[in-house]
Amino acid sequence: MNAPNPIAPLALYQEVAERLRQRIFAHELTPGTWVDEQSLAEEYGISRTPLREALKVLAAEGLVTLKPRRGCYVNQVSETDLDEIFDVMSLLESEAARLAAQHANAADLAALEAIHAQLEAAAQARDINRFFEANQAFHRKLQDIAGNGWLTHVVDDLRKMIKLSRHHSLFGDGRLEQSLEEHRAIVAALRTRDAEAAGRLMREHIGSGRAALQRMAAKPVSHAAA
Amino acid sequence: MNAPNPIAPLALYQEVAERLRQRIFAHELTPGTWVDEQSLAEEYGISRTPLREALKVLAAEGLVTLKPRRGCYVNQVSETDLDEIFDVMSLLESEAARLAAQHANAADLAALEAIHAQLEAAAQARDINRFFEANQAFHRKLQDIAGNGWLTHVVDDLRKMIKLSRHHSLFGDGRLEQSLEEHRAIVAALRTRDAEAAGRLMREHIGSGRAALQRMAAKPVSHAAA
DNA sequence: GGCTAGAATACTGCATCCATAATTATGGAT
DNA sequence: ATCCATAATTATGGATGCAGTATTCTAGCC
Repeated sequence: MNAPNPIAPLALYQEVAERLRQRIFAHELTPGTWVDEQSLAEEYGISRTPLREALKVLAAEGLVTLKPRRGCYVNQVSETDLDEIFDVMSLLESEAARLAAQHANAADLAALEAIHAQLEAAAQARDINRFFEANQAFHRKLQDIAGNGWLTHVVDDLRKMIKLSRHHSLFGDGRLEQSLEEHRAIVAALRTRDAEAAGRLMREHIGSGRAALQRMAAKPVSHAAA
Repeated sequence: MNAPNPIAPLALYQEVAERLRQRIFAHELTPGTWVDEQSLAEEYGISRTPLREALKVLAAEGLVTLKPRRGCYVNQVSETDLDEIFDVMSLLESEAARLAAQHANAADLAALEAIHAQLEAAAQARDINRFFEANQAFHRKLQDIAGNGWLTHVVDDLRKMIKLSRHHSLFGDGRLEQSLEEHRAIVAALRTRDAEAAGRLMREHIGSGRAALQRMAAKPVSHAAA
């Protein structure tokens, strides 16, 4: 779906937008900070024009705020924002799980379980980054099986906002194991074609994800060290 | 929420984006057509720079497609797109209705009924445009009562896509009356604080909206005349 | 000594310009 | 007459330049 179109030369402003997104998600550009157009353009070796176009796009996506005549600032995501976003995510993802339970064929389930296996492996190796990636892949595949492209699109947009919040990098305490267990339960529900259970389990999964994030927010900031 | 910030001088590219949106929604720029940057810039009396920035934003919103080195084209929305979008809308709006039923206070209900009164008036006058506006206001107010800003945001985005499809201008046959009746039922459910009923009724309301649009799509194109 | 007013600086926003790629038109060959 | 190759035109994408405004630094005043 998000395969880089081979015949798409891909515009410069998109390239720049993607790089900025990554830097924002990596919190290299931290929320609240000012984005210096000149130095960034210089750093990328481009003029300000495509950079500014990229910033307009990011603003439309909600990642940054463009204050007229005052510059560009990386957005903050408040706890109430997260509450609202997770509520919507819960709704959408659980629906996706329901649909997936109805639509999944053998190949779909196999693919999903393959991803889940990667997830288990990453968890065992305690490789947070790989776990994070595989987790995204799992949910993306589930959306894919559900078959509603616009639902996927909306979920992706919301996920960006969650990635904006710091804390995302860390699944503290026993969150990894809990998450795995929840995924297993979801896959089991898909296997038995129990749409209702799949939806309910996904709702709970998203809910416990929110709870984990909340615990992180409560803690004093001690991220960084492994 | 969308109140034009009085201290926001509002950038030119935003102004342009808004005008283009209106022209797209009014189908003055019809789906599939090429957007000529030069003539548009000339028409607005501006340079291509802010215009191009606006187009980037519209592209991010999904209203147009930017084919690199090939120009900008107004997007088409297929029937399957509409199916998917309406499914998601149904999910979100019904949730909003549920939430609204729980959160609404007397003032909220009064405001909602005031809007509904405008809706009735517009219907009686058979003023399609005013009906359309009031209808939007009704749903927006309901979102407002629900209190989840991000849910509102997502719904707004999706509504743009629906507005992209032609047909929207028309509530054929007895659709106006049917829509009014459905709204009345929803308001009644809010009054009795019956969240489940509100959700169910909204789901049905969105569903019949989709059905009406489908009937339009089936008809040969005879829009335009009043 | 702190505060206010004014000047200098810096950055944003828009316009203009140029290079490159795509499209169209034209001419020749089969 | 049709098809293909090549040239001319046109539009997009990026760079640069310039005006206007916000910010900051400095100097004067209370």
